[in-house]
Amino acid sequence: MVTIKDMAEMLGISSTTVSNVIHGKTSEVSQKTVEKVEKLLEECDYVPNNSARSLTQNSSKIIGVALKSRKGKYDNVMADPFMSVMLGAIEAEIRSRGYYMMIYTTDDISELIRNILTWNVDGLLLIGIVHDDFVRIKSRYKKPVVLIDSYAPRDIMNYVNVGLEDERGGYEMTRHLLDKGHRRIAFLADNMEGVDYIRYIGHQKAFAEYGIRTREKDLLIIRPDMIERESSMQELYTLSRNYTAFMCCSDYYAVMLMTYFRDRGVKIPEDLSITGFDDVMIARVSLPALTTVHQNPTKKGRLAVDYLLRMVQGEEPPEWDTKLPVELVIRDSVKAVTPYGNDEGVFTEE
Amino acid sequence: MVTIKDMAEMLGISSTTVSNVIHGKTSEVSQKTVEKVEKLLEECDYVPNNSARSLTQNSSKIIGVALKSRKGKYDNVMADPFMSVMLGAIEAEIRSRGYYMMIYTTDDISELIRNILTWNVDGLLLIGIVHDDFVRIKSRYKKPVVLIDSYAPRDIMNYVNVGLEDERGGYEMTRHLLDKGHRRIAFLADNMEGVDYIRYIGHQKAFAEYGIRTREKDLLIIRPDMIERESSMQELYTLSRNYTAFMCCSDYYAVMLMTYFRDRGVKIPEDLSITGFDDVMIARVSLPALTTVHQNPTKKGRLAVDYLLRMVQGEEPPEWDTKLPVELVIRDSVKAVTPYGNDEGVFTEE
DNA sequence: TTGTATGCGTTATCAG
DNA sequence: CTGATAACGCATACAA
Repeated sequence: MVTIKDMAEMLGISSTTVSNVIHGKTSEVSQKTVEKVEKLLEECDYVPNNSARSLTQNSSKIIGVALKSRKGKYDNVMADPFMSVMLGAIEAEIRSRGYYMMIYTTDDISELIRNILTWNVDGLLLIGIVHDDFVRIKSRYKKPVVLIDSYAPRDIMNYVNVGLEDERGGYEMTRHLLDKGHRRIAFLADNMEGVDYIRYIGHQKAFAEYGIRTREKDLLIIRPDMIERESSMQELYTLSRNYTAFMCCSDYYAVMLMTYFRDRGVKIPEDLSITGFDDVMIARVSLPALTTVHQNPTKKGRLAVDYLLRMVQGEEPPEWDTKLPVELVIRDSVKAVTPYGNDEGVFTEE
Repeated sequence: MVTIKDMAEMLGISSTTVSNVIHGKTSEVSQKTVEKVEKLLEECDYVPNNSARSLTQNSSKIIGVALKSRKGKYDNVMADPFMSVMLGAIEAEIRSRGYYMMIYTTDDISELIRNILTWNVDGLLLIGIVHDDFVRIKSRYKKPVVLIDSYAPRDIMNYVNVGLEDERGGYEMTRHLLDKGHRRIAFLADNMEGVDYIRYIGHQKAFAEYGIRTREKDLLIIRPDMIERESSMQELYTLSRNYTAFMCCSDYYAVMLMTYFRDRGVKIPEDLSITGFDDVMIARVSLPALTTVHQNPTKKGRLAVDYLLRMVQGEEPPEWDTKLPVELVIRDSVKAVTPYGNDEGVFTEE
């Protein structure tokens, strides 16, 4: 690897001059020298050493991208089709703006913090991180941070987030099911924090508009590993008899359930309606095609990077709380039913 | 950020001693000093500056992972379900072994080379790179490289590759179709290089065993963007009348075609059998579930990283040419048909 | 057992 | 317009 010093020696000039030419500070250098240096630069295929640059400039040009790895979901976090599309968009955007992407997936926040600090990362993108972890990170890392899909009380700590109209998504889907006559709807979520929780709020709101109270036991939490465990699926299968519709917080769950149920003779949507969320590829190719809530992961990723890089370059964040639009996509996994349940007093049994 | 020097000053000792303690060269330091330093290390949450380390040690602890971005496929390369699962495994393995992962997806090999060199990456993982590009990279980058899914003449340049029994995969699937009575089989590939080509070799071999010559026009190249273009799909649809089976080089293509055809009234597998390759999630959840060739992306990724890191640490590569096993997975997308075509002379028409 | 000095490649300051 | 020189944070050879 040829260095600036090497080249300076070759040309019999000082390294400062070479450096100046490299940085286009051509006003301070004579035309003749500029040409000489540029020619050599070409010949040597000079590539700067970024470690050295980072050291002097206290800026690494690295953007850290951290994913909380929820164990058990798919083979790994990246395998989530929604995540992988978004990550691809993030990578492309980071690279096209002249930065480098270092990616971490971990449960261990301390390790994450060490990694960020040790590379003196210029900016940080946090995906699916809970508020407590964010606070911990913020206490040690002082450069710009942008969150994707985080929810937290703004009064505790302000932050830049790129998210989704989750509440509206939950609302519209529920509304659709209610309009189609469904009353016994199970809400299937990963957990009761973050996006899933907000979608549930929307769910409740739609029910409220129909004058129905949602019941706690209709909220079914699916831990990711349950999908792979026969006994858990069996249990959901048994539960499904109490419902006319399963409303899932991701296409992935919806499709996995659909496949499992179908293999056991349940006809979708004749016997049970199922809906998804995200509108990734599997939603379109499954049979029946999934009624779901569309969002745009590419846009989400790009926007988050855009905000982050603006902040890295010293601008104010263009927006603190972005909520990208959702759109209800009606396909074939929901059947119209004659409303019942409410009239029979099912919802007031306790 | 507290530095070694800072801490040395606080303790009134030299930075060498602090450095020694950090690196566990405790034999050269008195017990008392060790304790003093370790205590301070804790208190200050000392994190080393990796740029500085890279500079002195000429080793960055970064592993570069490069994907050739074939434009138009999915939203981006990472969105390929096979790729994303493998990438997740790669990331986990790199991190768990104490290295950092920097990821690049690009078409531009020059840019890739610059990125690798500028960070002085310790090792490089190349995924789906053609031989010419590999040669170019090798000519500039002298540290260990491991390829995934590459094929090239070994006599030109030796290299470490982690691949798949592609030929056997192509062979077994074709054999299966032939056994089921299919004779008019279209082979759908992305391109005619790399893994797809080798799978085609296996395809031809199976045909040869049946005493049938494959015809060039049965080899349909699908450029990734065709999947999204109505006219191309229409064309494939028209072509499909000439065949009883479509054998695809990925589950993705298989499922996309299946969906398109189904929407136009073609019954799968009654009217047309379709097979995939990879056995990713969509193969299991589609309807009919896909008959496909299984491979293990997690293992592939992990193994490649393992080989690479051994080489980085100075060992000989454990193996030069690894071919992970494939397994035919028979599901519901292939129907048995009465063999015809060969007898009718279809294959000798020209 | 501890400290001093030097260099890694780059940029920045400042003097010529 | 050009060139010494110092500094970034760390590791190491060598001296004490």
